[in-house]
Amino acid sequence: MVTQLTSAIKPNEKHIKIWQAVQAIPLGKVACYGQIADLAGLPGRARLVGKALGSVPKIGWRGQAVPWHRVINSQGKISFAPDTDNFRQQRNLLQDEQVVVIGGKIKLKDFQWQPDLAELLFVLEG
DNA sequence: ACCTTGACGGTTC
DNA sequence: GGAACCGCCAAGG
Repeated sequence: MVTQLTSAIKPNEKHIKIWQAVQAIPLGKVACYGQIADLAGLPGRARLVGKALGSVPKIGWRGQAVPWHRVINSQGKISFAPDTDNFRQQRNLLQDEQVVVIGGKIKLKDFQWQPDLAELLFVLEG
């Protein structure tokens, strides 16, 4: 069975902003924690992004899934230990969307999401 | 209230 | 590249 990623903590506005920013990452692309923090208006709070993703409702948010697996660290690596179910699940979900993962690493140069102006405005409006 | 623990990141060497 | 260091701050014990 896949590891449960949801927890019981109550979502606050910060979590919601983070989830919404993550929802904007297009299929087949990835973003790093700090990038999402910035987009969510929380510069310097990359760790909070990890926390918030750990409490994503399985259902999603406002009827839309939250693609938590598209978020990796600034080194282009999956931030779970390689021998964990979480790691394998994230890797599999990424590979399902044609993202190349080698040894837990992804080439940011090829797969990092670079939002255009329209996407930026969309996220900022929430 | 204090201490530790993180799905982190920028700097520096 | 990579490793050590520090800043960050919400949760949980």
